[in-house]
Amino acid sequence: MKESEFLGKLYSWHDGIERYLPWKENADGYNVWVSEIILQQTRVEQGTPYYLRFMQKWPTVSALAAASEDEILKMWEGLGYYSRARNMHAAAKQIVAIHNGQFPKNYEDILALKGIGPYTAAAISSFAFQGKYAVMDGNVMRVIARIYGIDSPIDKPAGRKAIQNEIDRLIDEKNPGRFNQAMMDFGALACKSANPLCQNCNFNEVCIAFKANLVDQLPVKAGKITKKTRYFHYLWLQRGDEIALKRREKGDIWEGLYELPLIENQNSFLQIAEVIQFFKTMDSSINEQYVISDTNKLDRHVLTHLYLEATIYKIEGNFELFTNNTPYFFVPIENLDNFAFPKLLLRFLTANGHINR
DNA sequence: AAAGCGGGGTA
DNA sequence: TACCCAGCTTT
Repeated sequence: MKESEFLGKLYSWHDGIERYLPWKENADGYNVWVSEIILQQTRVEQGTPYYLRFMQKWPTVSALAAASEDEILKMWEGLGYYSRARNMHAAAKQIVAIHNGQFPKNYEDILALKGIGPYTAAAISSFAFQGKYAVMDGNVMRVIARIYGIDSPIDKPAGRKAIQNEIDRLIDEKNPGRFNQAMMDFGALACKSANPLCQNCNFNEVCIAFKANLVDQLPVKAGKITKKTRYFHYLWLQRGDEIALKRREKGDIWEGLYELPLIENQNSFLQIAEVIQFFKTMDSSINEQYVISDTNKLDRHVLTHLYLEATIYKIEGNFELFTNNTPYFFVPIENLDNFAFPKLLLRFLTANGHINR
């Protein structure tokens, strides 16, 4: 299929659809950047409210760079893949330091920013600066794999290269932004992963997958994820109207978010002896006057590569042992809303009235 | 090249 | 359940 034929079919479809995307109203570098980071592995419907709140709070790169990481993570709370927020913060500082606070226009400069890979660099370059770079996201890979019958796995370099070769040939050099937007809209709204709209599709006479009845078998993915189960036992340590918190460290899920004191083991249930042992690591003089007064088993939480089974154990007492030389600190329950929590804990806190939301 | 990293929607 | 979503970074 010639480029002109492809573009004709694509645009004649795209001209008929309307999709309101707030970041298109004023598609400058900062605008598009924030939206693209938020939308990485995230549906437009899920990310849009976050985008609006982000732009409201931090309208410029400089404002974002001046924010604290805690503030940014709080704004990101519930959206997942929190490294995106940390990397965006780092990139904002890069832009202030290297580019004088002005979002870079050059593709290589954009690609050099933290958290920006080939997709995001192409998206920002084309949408904000008319750069001639074709985007390759999940939508585009699906569209091209089907129309051109590419069965090389798209989660491997060879498959990616095959897709890239096609879109590099097809891209509309007169309007790369329009081309990229139309490709993604087409994948999201017509050439969908499940139940694609093949009957009325402009491409159905040339689409190899459709003609060979292979639409539901393309694209091919090789990778398979095996999920393990982890068991989290959270201690609701209450001292008067305060509870203990800690910040999650680097090297595990939810880096930079806050949580309750945590005991992790291989069991669904926690023995009292394990709690006592945990306390003794904080202060060997601790006696055994503290008892679990209540337990609350949470719903199984699902992440990309693991299942999480969590239980909250409520323990009240005068926990002075946690005041010195530990990662834990006490905060008034009424101030919990100031901290960013994983969704797992956010649900618990909200359901029990500790956070008003 | 493969693994790690969230959470929600859908069939 | 399993798969997918405007992917990137680290190992």
